Amino acid sequence: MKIMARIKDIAKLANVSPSTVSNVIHGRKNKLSPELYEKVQRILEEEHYVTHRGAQMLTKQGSRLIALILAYSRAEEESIVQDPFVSSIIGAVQSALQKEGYFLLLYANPDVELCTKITLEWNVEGIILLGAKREGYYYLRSLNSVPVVTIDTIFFPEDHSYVNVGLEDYQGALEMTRYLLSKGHEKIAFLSLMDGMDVLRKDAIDNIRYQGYLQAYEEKNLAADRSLCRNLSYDGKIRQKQYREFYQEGFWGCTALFFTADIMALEMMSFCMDQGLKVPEDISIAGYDGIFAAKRARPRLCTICQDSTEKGRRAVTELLFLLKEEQDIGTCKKDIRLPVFLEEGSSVQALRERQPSPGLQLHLQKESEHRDREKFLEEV
Amino acid sequence: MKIMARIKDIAKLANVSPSTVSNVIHGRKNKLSPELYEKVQRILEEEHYVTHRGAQMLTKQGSRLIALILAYSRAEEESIVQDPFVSSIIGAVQSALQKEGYFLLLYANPDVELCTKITLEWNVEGIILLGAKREGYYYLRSLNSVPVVTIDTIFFPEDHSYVNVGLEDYQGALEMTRYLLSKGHEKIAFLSLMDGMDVLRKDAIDNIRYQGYLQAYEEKNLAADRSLCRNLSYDGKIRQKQYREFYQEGFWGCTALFFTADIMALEMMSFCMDQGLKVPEDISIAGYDGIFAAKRARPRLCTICQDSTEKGRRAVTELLFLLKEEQDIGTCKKDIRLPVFLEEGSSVQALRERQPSPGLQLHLQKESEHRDREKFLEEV
DNA sequence: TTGTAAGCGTTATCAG
DNA sequence: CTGATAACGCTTACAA
Repeated sequence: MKIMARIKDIAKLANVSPSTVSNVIHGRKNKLSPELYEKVQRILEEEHYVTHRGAQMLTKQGSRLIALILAYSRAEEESIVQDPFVSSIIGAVQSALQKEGYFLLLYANPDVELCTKITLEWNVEGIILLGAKREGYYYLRSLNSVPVVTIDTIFFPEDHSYVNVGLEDYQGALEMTRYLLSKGHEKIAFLSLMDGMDVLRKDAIDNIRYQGYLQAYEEKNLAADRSLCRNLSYDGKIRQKQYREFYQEGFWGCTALFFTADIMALEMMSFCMDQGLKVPEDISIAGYDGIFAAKRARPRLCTICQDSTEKGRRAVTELLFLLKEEQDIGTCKKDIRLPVFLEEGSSVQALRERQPSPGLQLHLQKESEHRDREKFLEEV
Repeated sequence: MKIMARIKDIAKLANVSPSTVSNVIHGRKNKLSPELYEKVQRILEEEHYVTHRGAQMLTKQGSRLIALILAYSRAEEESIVQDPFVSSIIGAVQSALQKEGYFLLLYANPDVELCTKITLEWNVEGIILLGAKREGYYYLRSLNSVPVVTIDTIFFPEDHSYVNVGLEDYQGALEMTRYLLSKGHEKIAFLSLMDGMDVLRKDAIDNIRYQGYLQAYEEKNLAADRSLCRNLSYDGKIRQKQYREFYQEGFWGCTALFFTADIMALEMMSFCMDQGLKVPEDISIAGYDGIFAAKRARPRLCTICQDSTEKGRRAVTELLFLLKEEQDIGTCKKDIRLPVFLEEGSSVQALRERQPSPGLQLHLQKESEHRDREKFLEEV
């Protein structure tokens, strides 16, 4: 390691005391004569002086460090950061923090205890917590009292003292289902992405979306068929098998598929095309998220768009607010829901214009012969 | 801030001295009796003791911090992290570092001086530098002597003392061009993505790829038309205009388009489809990168696949090697080139099977009438 | 086997 | 306006 000039060295070079140098570093012009200030300033630059953040952390200055914690249950995988949302949030957070003179410590681990430990070790001044469950959030809060802003955590009505940034998930699913129903589809499959958990788990985002889906049926005085709902695996290979099975089951007789993530919708779309089916002639497909690939796909994917960059920006804004106002986070209860909007796409077609190909019709026959969906469900 | 138990506090609780506690923390069992060790260990856990990284940085222990610096010239934009490569590299780096007990400081800024300052302030033990030019690398090295591994930096033959992780860029472009030529295409446009810079800039990746493109022609004893080469803008909106112009120019009479990034290839593909053209019947399109959207698109994009996660992993491996071996980086010159492979896709078709649609033919006529490509080029 | 003390670099307080 | 000094928390060499 190259020898670095420290305050003491600068002080010697300038024939002043360390505290004078410190005053110059902090721009306290009123504390010394302009000439001296200039001189010290010059030497500081000449010597490429940089502050030692470790030493600074030891004083009351604080660390200027913000932790971005990815606590997804699948956070141990490298791929988590590649998720388009996660990465756009990282980008937005990094950029917003830098403007305010903060630094970003990135840590991904499903173990909240470990994450908490890291935030304590590094004396971070604030935390943005991504993909955690409410229990995880409360655990973190119980040990670390710095401001925390969560993204996409589901809280319960009885919860208090949290700041969460999320989406109008309910509204989005409601609108999409309304839209599909308005196009004449009545058998709409609801397909979510969750690690083996039940879609009905109360604190899962996809459950909120499912409620929106049900609500849309209710509004039309239709009975939603609750068996038209399924969780797909996070594992891409398993998912591929699941698409095939679902296809072989004739899509359970559904005319439209509503996926809670564009990734799945696109995968299914290309799977269908590979099987010789036509989208939307044979089957209508809708997604959720509005990722790049969805806009580029042809037929263009009909989806619910969210602005995930805005999520990151907003999280930082809220965190900085807590930091600056020194507001007691214990008294806040803020559930920010960013708007989403439906983007039409030719992957969805009105039912009356539908022209199923012979291939699909064969499958539909098969399905009515088999009726062995129970077996299929068991396999999962 | 909640009051945290420090070594001194633990020492008091256990009726031992601070150094004894420190010995326990560092697992130096031989330094004290097993009973005492157990006892201190227990109290440590009870009090949720965590080390203070700032204080530790002040000792010779080092910071355990690795900086991942994104020094792309467009790094001030939030979107940089969203780039599928960048984000998969971040993911891989984060995950690999964590396993080794290092922490990740993420910093994105086109200003290398600033980046250098950050690495010095935080006393990072190593640096992974992404998207920097060689000058930037050498500037960083001149001020910070910790190990640095670059990713995707282009060095010159006369350069020395660097460790760089890159791709077989030349080979990839060579193979793709060979492939397109083997399919009978002779007029192949080469379309790169660079911020207004000349594709011929010696230290640009796309220039390396361009050399591969030229080489493929040479191998076939064909004269490559050097005017069939163009840089597109990083700005998505401008790019959209450029696609339109290029289309209106009848693709300069090319039958195949080779883009140096899948993003562009996909954008062009959907643009064509929106104009009523058929891919590959009217025009063959090839990309570079092998991103998710490319695999999902139909027709599937023919592209050169790279494993960007492996890039990140490899960068960490190399960095850890430098760190552990305490090898003098001044003596290394390592240019690691990860393999790429061509993935066929139906977006490319043999020329003889080509069936241009009337729409395209009209455009081709237009083009031969106008011959005003110079004007077009000026506009850029 | 255990304890003491110096040192790391910065900042804030207080005295000159 | 300037300078000495203590404090932050940890590590390690050395003394007991």
